Amino acid sequence: MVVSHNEAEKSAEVTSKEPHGSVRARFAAYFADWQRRSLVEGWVCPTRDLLDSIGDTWSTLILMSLAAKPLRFSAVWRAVPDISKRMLTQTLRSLERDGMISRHVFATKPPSVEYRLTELGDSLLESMSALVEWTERSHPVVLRARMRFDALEDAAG
Amino acid sequence: MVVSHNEAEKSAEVTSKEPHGSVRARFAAYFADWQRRSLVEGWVCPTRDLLDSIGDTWSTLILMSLAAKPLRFSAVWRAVPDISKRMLTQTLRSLERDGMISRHVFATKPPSVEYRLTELGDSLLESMSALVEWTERSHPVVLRARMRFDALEDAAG
DNA sequence: CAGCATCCGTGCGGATACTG
DNA sequence: CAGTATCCGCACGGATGCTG
Repeated sequence: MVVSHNEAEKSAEVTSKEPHGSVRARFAAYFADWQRRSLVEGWVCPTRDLLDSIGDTWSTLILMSLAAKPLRFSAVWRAVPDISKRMLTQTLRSLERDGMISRHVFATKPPSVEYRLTELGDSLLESMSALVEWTERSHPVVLRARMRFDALEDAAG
Repeated sequence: MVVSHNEAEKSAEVTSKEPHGSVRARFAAYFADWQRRSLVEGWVCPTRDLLDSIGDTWSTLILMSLAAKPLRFSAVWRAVPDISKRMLTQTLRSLERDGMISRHVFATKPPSVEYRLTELGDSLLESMSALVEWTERSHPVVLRARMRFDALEDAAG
């Protein structure tokens, strides 16, 4: 936290220099667009909708487990530590419903079911890679930021 | 859902051709790495940790609202539709703690507080842009997939 | 093997009222 | 203006037991 005794107006000048423009400008435009679209009745934000769906605890982990090759139910279960069978079933269904994975039933005895990434699921992983790399790079930075924040908070009482 | 009456083994051949390799291969490697690291006691997955933090209902929206320029508390409130003051305060605190935004208090009467994106927050938006563009592109595809899935489910009973 | 059904605890986030 | 404090519903997800 930064405390200043200058007037609030001071900050306007600082910000007008547009830090390193293009990315912020693009997101600013996107957000303005988002604000307009959100006024339309019945409008569903694509980002919200899809991230609500794949942003749960297990979806991306399951998608990644299928990146190398298709796996059967029990193989996915072994691949993803600590997931319950209930959540595995549920998440696989949700991913299939969204078209991220396909489900192939083989009429063997006992039955075996194979799940594989679709083109859509593959394109999602592709689009996530930049973000995943960012989290790997930034995690130490965030951990330090948290420690500093918590320390200052304790000091303040 | 695809039903086959071939043997399960048939699929192994199909998959060995590695669809369009590099992205899947990279994620397969990343996932294998993730599996190994998850065995270490006390290990925290960076992606899980950071996405848990910024993957909530409001964080990314707030970050985007600050992309154009710093805003004061009430301005953020107006910019983000339907957020409660409670969640705004809470989310701003969380983002500040993680170092995504900085908080600047101006000693005016009544007090005014300004929030602005940090370099880290900016880099997050940057890394998210590919994913956001993907959601915009893919939303129609997913909606169609869902309709087909639900239709087949209804037909099956 | 690949699920489904049921019960249940926890935490996210909304609503409301109050303060320096 | 910029928060805090309290109450509370509800959905996410864990645990367990059962089936074709």
